[in-house]
Amino acid sequence: MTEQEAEYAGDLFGVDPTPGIVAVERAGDRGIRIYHRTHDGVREQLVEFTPWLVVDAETVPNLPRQMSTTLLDGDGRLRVRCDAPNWAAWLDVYRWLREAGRPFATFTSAADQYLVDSGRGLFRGISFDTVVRAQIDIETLGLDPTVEGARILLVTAAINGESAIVFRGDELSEPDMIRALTAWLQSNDPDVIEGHNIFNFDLPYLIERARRYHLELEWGRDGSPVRVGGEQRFKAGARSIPYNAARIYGRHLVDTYQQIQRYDTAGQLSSYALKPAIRALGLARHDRTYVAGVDITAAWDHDRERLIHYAIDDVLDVNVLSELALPTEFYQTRILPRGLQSVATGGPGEKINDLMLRAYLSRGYSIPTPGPPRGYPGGYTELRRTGRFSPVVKCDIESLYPSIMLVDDIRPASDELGMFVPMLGVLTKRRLQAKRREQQSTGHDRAQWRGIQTSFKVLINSFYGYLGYSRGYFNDYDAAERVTLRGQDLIQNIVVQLESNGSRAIEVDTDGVFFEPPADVRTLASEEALVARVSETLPTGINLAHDGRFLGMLSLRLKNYALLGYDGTVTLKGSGLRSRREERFLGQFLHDEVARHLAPDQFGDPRQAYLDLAERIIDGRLGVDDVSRIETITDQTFISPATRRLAEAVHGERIGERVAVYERADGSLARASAFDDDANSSYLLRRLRDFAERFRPLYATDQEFHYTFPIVTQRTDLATLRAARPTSQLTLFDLTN
DNA sequence: TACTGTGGCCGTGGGA
DNA sequence: TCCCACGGCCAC
Repeated sequence: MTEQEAEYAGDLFGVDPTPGIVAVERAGDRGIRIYHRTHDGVREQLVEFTPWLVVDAETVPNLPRQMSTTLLDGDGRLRVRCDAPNWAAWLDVYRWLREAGRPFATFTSAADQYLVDSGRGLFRGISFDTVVRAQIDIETLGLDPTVEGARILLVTAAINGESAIVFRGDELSEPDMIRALTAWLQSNDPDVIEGHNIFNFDLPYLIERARRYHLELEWGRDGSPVRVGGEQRFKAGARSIPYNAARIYGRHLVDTYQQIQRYDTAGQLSSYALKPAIRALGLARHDRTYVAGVDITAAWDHDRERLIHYAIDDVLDVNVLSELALPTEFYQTRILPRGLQSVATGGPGEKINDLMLRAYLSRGYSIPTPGPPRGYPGGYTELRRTGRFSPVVKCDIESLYPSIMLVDDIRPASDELGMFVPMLGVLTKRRLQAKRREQQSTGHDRAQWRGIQTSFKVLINSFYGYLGYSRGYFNDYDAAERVTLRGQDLIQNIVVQLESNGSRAIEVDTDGVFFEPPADVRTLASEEALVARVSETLPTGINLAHDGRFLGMLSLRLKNYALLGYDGTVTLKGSGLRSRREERFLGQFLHDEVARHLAPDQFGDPRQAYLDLAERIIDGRLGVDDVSRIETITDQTFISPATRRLAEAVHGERIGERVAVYERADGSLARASAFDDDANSSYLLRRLRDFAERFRPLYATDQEFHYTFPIVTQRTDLATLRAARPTSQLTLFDLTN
């Protein structure tokens, strides 16, 4: 590392590498308590702390409380740092600033303020498996802790997936179970407490049951009870999902129900419930015990040992999900001035804000205010050809936007100190190092380097988006636009070169191109050579890579295509071909039709399969799992007219839940659980035909398409339709019109 | 002050 | 019947 890189690394990671800090909390009005994990347990340290805010010069004379002020360097609008005499004064000023609508910068958490000030961070020098994580799970009578007969049957817990323990409702009274859990937690002294849906179920249930015995969940490192916050939101990709926040002094709460949603960026999982998620990820233990939610009461009465095994399996599965999804957040926490719980629930824009604020304030520099939002162009997309292609190569520009920012030195205009691009550069370099270490190592080391590597990747990928983030202190829409327009130039130039080399470009999207290579390019090596020749023409620091080769491709619409791998696997891409919302029978239909069109000799006749499925609909032979679709409950569900029928079907459901519904013969929607063999066949036939429309680009003429996928209604004579000949005119098959 | 970005396809339902 | 706005989900 050069001297300059070391300097920027200090800005990026904070200047104080003190290892082993596992928690930081406010202590009284002017103090901070730091918990260090050492070889013989956790040690406490108390330090003095002055809460602060940064405001603009005009605001200072009007502040409602006396503060000591410092003028910061530079031209940022927020150039006066105010140090508060105590936390109460800070809170007064903070509330006043919000109320008055004045611009300011601070952190609502004293711990985060301390971490920014000190340059320290959590978990430095320790790895994920060093941290003590407790998994907990409860089995209860019913889901509502307030109703008659509600009670906790079992509490199970484990430490890092081991030493599982059970507190049984037939051996302990309910309050004693709660006391036993608290004692177990205090003696194991975990840094992290984990559960699946712990925020919205286990904690509220436990708190309510405890309240009935005048107990509190005294789980804090200082013995304080779990504090319930208001409704907060966790960020998972583009979605922001509300939950009942809670905090524990000196520890971090992690909900694997949330973490697995953040982990599932590709949207592969159809359910985020514990058992389906574990199964879909291929992580189920073969000897795992299952008890359905509705059977828990019966199992408690008649098969208690089995229920206990099931409950233990549940906490072990919580650990499995945590080991999968949490390391990325854990290793980000080393870098960022905030705690694990906040890293694991917060959005990426705020994390880059953290980095920039810490870098500027540690140098005594002023902070700019966000520029007003405006739209700007994004990636270049073009559907150049539709139809069936073979063979197909995909190439893409590696890390397009980060590379452009590094190569062209594109940074916010307000970044006077020039920190943005060097921080991105250090992260990029460190990520490559970590990737190499990951490849060179095995076991726990490998898992650690993977965690580090992916945590860097998450931050790297956030830098571009930050430029267009409306609440980013250093946002810059002009800079964001320069990045995307440069990307458009680069990819369009690559298409020109590919075509001039005899390739036929099929689809272009932002940083990648699918193309048919020329006839003399048929091996991986020759494809790579072709891509490498194009790559050589690009600016230094911009690399084009071979990113996949396929036996076949169906190009249907922009961002909607299917791929046939050389190993025979079929992949569907795009909202029209794979969506969590589509009915299962339609998903199956799409998949099968794609296979039939990609390899017609292997998979049979599309027309016959279509008519078979239509017949099953007419005969009512599709089950509830086939005809129901998954709808996500959002803020809009109960507001928007476009989701009125859904709102009626799922009245009272929580935001963020996913509910299986189907359309009834009367046109209303109903929950799949209320299925009564009354699915709307006309609707299903129409849906089937709509889905067949996706394949229209594969047919040269309307006649051919209509012959393959004729319109079918409940009154259609399928026998006649099946017997019809392909040479006939379209109108002959439109028997119902 | 606990909201990374744009581009695009498709279904719904209201209104012309 | 067509057009349009909007919401959800997806590709990148």
